[in-house]
Amino acid sequence: MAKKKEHCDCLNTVKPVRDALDVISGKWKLPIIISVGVGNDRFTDIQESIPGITPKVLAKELKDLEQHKLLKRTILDGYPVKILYTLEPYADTLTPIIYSLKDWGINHRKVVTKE
Amino acid sequence: MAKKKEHCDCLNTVKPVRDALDVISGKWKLPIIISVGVGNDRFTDIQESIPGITPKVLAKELKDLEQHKLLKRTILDGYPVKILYTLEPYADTLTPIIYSLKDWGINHRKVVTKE
DNA sequence: CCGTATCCTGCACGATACTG
DNA sequence: CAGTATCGTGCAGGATACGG
Repeated sequence: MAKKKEHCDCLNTVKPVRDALDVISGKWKLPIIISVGVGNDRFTDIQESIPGITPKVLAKELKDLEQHKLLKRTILDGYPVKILYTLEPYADTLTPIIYSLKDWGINHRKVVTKE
Repeated sequence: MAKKKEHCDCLNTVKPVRDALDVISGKWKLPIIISVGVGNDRFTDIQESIPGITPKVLAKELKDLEQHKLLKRTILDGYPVKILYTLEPYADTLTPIIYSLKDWGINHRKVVTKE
């Protein structure tokens, strides 16, 4: 009598994978990480470097990324006050994953387009 | 005069990464892949192994995964006709990525929970 | 057993305007 | 410059019922 397949480690895998995906999925997360990563450290610079993003969405995404410790928000006193956004070193731990996804995605496009 | 940072390879990275993420993100993709992977090969078995999924959603996700060549849908003639869902070998290419995401996700939870 | 057909809901994201 | 405030919308996913 066949036992029902429980794929018992499903939750143990799905939960952390979803945690990871939540950090990088969404329409704007990756463009923002890349933009800040190449040196755009001011709100307006980031916004202008990402065509189509609105300030409301950018502000929300920056808060998300800051909570996830990928991004640091620094207030520079002076006149006028400046806000700096910079990547945390921790953000580098995402790099190998991003590149794996990139490579897989490039290959996948070939797989699905050629019959 | 500071040149505007263009992060010129943004699209070259973002596009394939998004292609990859589209395949595995969403609420049900991963549970389905895992369920089929451990041997649930009938529609109803898959449905019962994933609490909360509705047949409409399952049918749609199975079609998606089939189009992405991760899944094969086999019609077994006989009486009654049976439908078998099995993972394509190609689906294995996702495994290292899934495990990278899992490991990163497990660690990330520690990072964000401890101050 | 393997789905489709309707109808519905929430939320990510958008447009536009405004502020300390 | 670095955001907030309002209002709006599309679409992934859900509830429920039915069909070959």
